[in-house]
Amino acid sequence: MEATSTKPATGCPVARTVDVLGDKWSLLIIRDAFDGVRRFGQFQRNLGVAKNILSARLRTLVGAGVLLSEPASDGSSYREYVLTDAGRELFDLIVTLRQWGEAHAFEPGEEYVPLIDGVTGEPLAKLTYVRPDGSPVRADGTHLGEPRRMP
Amino acid sequence: MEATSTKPATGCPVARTVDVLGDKWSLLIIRDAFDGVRRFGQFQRNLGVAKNILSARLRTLVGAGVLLSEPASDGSSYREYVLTDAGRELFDLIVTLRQWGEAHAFEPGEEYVPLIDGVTGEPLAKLTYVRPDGSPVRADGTHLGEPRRMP
DNA sequence: AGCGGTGGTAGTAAATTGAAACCACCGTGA
DNA sequence: TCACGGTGGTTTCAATTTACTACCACCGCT
Repeated sequence: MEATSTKPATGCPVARTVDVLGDKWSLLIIRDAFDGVRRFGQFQRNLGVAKNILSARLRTLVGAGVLLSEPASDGSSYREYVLTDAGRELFDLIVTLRQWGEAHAFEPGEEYVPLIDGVTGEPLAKLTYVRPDGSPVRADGTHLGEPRRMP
Repeated sequence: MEATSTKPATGCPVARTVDVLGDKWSLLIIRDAFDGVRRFGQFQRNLGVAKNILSARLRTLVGAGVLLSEPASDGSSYREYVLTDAGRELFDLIVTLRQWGEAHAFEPGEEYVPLIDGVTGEPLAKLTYVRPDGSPVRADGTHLGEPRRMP
């Protein structure tokens, strides 16, 4: 998909992430993976995406370390795609997309599919981001810093 | 961009969000907007995107209620694009993209641009999502529910 | 051996993107 | 006042990507 030299190598973590999964299908694949989808055909029917595109996306996601292509699971010698540790850390991203959509992409009275919180049994409440000490973070309390080296 | 009838109207909030801003440029535009970018040319130079594409994306984002096209701000009778309330609520999304990128899209020792937490003066720590009562949420503690109506 | 389901690839048409040219308007300075 | 550079676009056209439709190989079953 790209040669090894064609990257300006952005330095902005947002851009890096967007480069890997900043497209419609990749995000929906991740969503489905969290919902338990593992098999090629399952993704394909579920998303209605062309098979070659799905094939390409899965390969990209595997290459990016988000998915892992495992040889089996239910006996049949077929392949299946499961989230890696890095992939499972995208849960926050999917939840964020979901919560914004719930708040801003529906009309009142419209039907939607909620995510149920296993603890309460109710649709997941509006979540907030907090620091390790429990204090919430607000947009206007942050700003870009000087470039640093990754530890 | 689309006729009013071409929508299967997904019901999945993730898909709804992805439909609006599930593409590279839209996400980077939002990121820049949070960094204080307001003007067309500023976005254009900053992102290196073609002007017609930028124009189209800005129009889509304005149409989706994420950005607002205001007539002025610094005196000059030029236009500028600012985040709406709905747009400002995408802060969590940008932060999530950023944090995943920081954790998984850099080699050790590589340079990156951190987001500074105004409270601590240090790079923003790894954030966690918590319920209104302060308890954290985990991926395997949730599952899809039956369709419901928006209140 | 035949048959249906799964997991793809190949070929081609349609849509999207990207680069460059063009253009109107604003503000400044001579 | 009127030329000139900067801003904020639109238009045009080529190149890339996506989507759709075959097609194919393999597996498991009868």
